[in-house]
Amino acid sequence: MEKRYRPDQVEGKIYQKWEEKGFFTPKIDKKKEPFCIIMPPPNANGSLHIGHALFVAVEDLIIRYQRMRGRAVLWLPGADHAGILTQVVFERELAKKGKTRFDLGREKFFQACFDFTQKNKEKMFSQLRALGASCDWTRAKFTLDKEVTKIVYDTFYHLYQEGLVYRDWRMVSWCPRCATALSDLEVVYKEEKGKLWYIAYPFVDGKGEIVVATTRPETMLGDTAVAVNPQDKRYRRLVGKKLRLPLVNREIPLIADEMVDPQFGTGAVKITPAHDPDDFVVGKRHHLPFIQVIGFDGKMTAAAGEEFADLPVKEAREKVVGALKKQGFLKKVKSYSHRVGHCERCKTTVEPLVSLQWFVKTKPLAKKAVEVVKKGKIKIIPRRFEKTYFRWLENIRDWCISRQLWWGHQLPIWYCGTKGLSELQKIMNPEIVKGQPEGCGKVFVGEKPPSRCPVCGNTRFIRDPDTFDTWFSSGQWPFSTLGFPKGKDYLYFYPTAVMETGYDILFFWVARMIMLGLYRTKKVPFRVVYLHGMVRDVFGQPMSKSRPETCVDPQETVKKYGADALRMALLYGSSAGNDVVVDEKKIEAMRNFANKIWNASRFIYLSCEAERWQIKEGKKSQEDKEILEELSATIAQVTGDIENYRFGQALESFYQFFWHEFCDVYLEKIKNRRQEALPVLLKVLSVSLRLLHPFAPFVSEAIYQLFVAHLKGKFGFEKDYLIVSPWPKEKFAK
RNA sequence: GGCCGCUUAGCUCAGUUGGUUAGAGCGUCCGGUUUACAUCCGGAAGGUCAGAGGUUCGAGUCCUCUAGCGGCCACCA
Repeated sequence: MEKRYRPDQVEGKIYQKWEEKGFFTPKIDKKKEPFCIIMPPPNANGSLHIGHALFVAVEDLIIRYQRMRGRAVLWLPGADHAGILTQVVFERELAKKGKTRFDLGREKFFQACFDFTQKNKEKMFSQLRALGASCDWTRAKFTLDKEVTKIVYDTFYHLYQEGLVYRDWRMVSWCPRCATALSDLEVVYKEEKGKLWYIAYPFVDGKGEIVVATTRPETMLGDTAVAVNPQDKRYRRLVGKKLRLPLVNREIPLIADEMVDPQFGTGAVKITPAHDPDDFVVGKRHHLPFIQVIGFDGKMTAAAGEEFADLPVKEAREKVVGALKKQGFLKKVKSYSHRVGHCERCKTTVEPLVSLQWFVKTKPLAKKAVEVVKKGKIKIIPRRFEKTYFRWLENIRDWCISRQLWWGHQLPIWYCGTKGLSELQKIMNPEIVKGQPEGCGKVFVGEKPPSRCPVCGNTRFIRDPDTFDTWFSSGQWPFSTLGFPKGKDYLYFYPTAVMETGYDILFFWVARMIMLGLYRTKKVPFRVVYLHGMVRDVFGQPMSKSRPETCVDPQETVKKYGADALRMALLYGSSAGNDVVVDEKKIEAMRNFANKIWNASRFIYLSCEAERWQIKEGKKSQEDKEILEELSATIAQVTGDIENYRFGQALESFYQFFWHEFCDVYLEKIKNRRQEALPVLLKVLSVSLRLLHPFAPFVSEAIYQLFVAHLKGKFGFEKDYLIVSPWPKEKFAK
């Protein structure tokens, strides 16, 4: 045995052995209890960072523990195509070469993204191996795999048949850079310093004016009314009169609507139904015209008037303000701070725009998702997140699932002729419209269109060019990976045991998995949700692939300190739902711990060698009995902590026992009678290695291999490999 | 505006159902290398557990309030 533990010299070999022996691949065995974790598929838009190492540390710990407990354990790995994110990242790469996706065209772009993600996937999988993840590679999945896609399409079909998805003109958040609609969750709001402009709208009859306040003066070009609160005494008698819209000279009515807060601004609100979510509702309620003055490209449209058409929104704003000022309509300007929405992935300011999109009717799905948690069929750890979960689901709005992206699952929807496409879709996808008949526009859902339209007899169908929100497919991950509805894995492993992921995607992912899982399988997708915290760097910033410069590469760390050290550093002194700070000093400390274990083992090993491995049971001394008592207590402690998801505590207990009680005290005491103490030393060691294995799989297995070669079948070295050895029983020492 | 969390040794953080002198890692100080490990060992200093009040035989742990920090959610123009 070397004087120092050298992780780089053993980790690769051990991992290979484990994999070759098939320890990661469970056999479906009716006599065994199944235990399954579906790995949160990392986004294949880059490589893994230290943040991912945390999920590996936690999930692999649970998995290895359950495997040792004798369950049929499946940890299913995968990767996510990550629709919009990958498209944004890949388009950035293209931009560096001065290209856009349109230069490639849809097919080539998709292929290039596919190649890009496959490359990333392989890199990520090798990183997972380096971290020691004992997942079943024979079952690895990608979100765009054929069999996964089929299930995603089937789910959409069922939702459609039951009226739980619909297509409608709605106001959605639109990212002008990505040129796609977004869901509410994909918009991040940032406080921005802006201004509140007070603009006078004169009455048509020349008798006075009404002043409105707005943060977005450029949208006034699309105003079709001014609204006041019906109770507002200042304006009550004026309701119904006509106003003349400055710059545009359009006559617009003064209407009364409850939505107006008389306390804010002047108590009078300009109504732009096409460009503000509230105004959209008011516009519908009062049957106002919708005038779109901002286009999907983020520039003013022809409807904004010759003077403003084609100007980017910001420039249009300045020009409108300038014109208003010049003509005397601008009454006041106040500085004003408010929240502005940005695209989660590319940070561009989003524009609320009306467009034709597909939505999931979420209320009925959410209701059931709330129920299963309330009834305890799914437990969220830590508990406090249940409240957050309920709040979100109880206020949920319909989910826009269509994206005008090229990278992702194309919608399994066919329209009879070109009539089914929106104008926007036609403009964005001229090649699919060219030479096609108009048809009747009837909608068909399925992987293939019918041969003939039953309504109009047309035989030419156009596939909806849009793709699914990436979360629509990952929301089905727990059953789409297992081969729902008839796959053997599905029948055996579903519902899965634990969903381990970060609290940041509780809504994005966990809630959607519960909704879609319940909808499709009529069962909960998992029984426990364990939420880990964010891994932050020394500056307190969370690790994120969108900021690769601040991310620590786990492989570098593994090379330097060993996978075990990194994993233990992430677990030690951490707890569910709380953030973890990556500290190289802590990794170093855990590297030292691994080395400590190695050297204590080395001491025992050398003692055994001195006896030529002929170890005889002897009489136990007082200190022998004490250390065995302490070992016993440690087994209870570690087991209890793992069962209750207190992994940091479990590791601390073990650390305390092994280093301080076993090494510092016991080992020193028996140095003058080590031959006699060998049976106890070996028992403590074999149990300790098993307790340690879920936390530090490599060093524990490496040591185990050294001993089992000589002591097979004795002192707890029963199995050929530690990874499949039984978890120690608490009563062991008694 | 609503909700949630945090505030424990110089630093980074644990502390399950309330129970004896409050813990770890790192750092600091003193001492120690022939004999598993200097990636080590022995010893020490260092905390009125943010503040105030309350419940209790007993509170870092439960309740109320206050302050600072952080996060999430929300259509106030």
